[in-house]
Amino acid sequence: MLVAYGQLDDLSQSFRLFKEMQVKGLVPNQFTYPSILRTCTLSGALYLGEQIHTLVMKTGFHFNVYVCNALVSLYARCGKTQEAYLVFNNMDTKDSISWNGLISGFSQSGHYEEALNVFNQMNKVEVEPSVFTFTSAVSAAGNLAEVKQGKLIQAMIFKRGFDSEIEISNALITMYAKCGSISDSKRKFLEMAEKNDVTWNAMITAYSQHGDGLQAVNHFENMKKSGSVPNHVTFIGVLTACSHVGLVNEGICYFESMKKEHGLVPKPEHYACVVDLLSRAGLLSRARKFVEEMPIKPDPMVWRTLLSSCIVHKNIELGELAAKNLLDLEPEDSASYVLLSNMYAVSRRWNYRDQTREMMKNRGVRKEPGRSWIEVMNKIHAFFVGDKLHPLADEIYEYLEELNNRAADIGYVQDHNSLLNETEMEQKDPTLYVHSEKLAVTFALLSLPDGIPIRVMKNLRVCSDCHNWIKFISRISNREIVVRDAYRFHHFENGNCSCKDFW
DNA sequence: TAAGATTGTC
Repeated sequence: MLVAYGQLDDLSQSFRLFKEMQVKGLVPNQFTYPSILRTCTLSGALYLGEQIHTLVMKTGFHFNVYVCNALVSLYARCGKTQEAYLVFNNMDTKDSISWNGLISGFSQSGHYEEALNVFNQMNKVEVEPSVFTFTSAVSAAGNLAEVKQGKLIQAMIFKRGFDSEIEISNALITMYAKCGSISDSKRKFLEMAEKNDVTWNAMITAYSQHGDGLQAVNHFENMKKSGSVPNHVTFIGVLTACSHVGLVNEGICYFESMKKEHGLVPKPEHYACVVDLLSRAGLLSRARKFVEEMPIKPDPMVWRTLLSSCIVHKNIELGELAAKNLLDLEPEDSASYVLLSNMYAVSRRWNYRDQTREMMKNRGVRKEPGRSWIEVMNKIHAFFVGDKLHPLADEIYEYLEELNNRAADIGYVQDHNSLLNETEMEQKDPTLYVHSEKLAVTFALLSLPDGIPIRVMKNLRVCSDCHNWIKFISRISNREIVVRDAYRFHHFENGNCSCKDFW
């Protein structure tokens, strides 16, 4: 019964039966453990999983490969890398599933580098990677925007004849999109003989992330015609696509169709999408009303989205309300403080801004440093704010100044709002505050031959000044510049950006 | 009778 409920993904019934076993004093065996551990993994019940782990040791099942594989997956997927390796390393015989447990678990818990490390290790030993292995590895490479590694994995996939496996193809569509090459995604999509709901979701999301809302909506309409059934993930893609291109009414219609036409109950993330849709378009009072009337408690994402829009549209009152709720729910998250402080900065309320920074300091919250990187000649070059660590730092800063002058000649004015307050600006050396994406773009222009598009990755969101600056630079240098920030892609060309300044 | 996969809001 336990196994059957587990296979049906009926987690609560699995837990109920396991507890009943305990109460009745029945001893779990080599079939019980893998099943209940899988249930723990799927529901993120790390604490219960750990307790079961001690039971495994006590009853001597820690030599069973099925039990250990289930433990490896549990720890890897809960982001407990050390514990996952500990169980894995203690196993006498490891099969392909043991390796996959690490790779897929690390990939799903956001430890992408770790996932690729294990994948590369696996290729040095005598275990053949399976379709499962490649699916997870491709996904990890995509999330890191590791084009090089992605292409290597793709060659391995092709060599083994796995290239028409639908799950791998789906992962490849996403990987290409995340590496900035939507045309490769499209090619893969078109050549797939068989498509499922995930295939359509991957393509819709790819267009959405690249700011092509119309293509995303087209694909959604085609998905419905094709017979694939839209799910919760589909609507995240469709709603964000509408949001990014300002299709407010269409977005609302799609949101309402979730329940009416597709029998889907919207989740917190869908409410956050609608808040984004309304507030990004400047309809802040409608957004506020929508949040107040939500049938479920607004989650941090809802407030964060609202706060971001309040910064763009300079609505301090609503912004403060959103910030208060956000900081109550997530007092540890540095991004929330940065948003609030930016809001005060754009409205030039330096005192409040400084109070926010002070609050951060008192609570021991530190901002994640901004970092941009770019690949040139098989090497990754990374930059922090104002750093002069690069071997070519002098040339980069010299060329940056030239670019700034040329940009200023055609109308670029630097916007200091997100950087410093007035007093600080007078005192400090402004070159200390050059954002990392400016350094990366400047370096790329110095190093890459004409005609090659520049692809910069950034761990945080690009700020409005850098966004504006890159538009000017794309015009001056006559280059295509693609910036992948933490949330989406910006394609800059001839002074314009694909996001239409709407991000 | 047991273990591993793809798509996701700022």
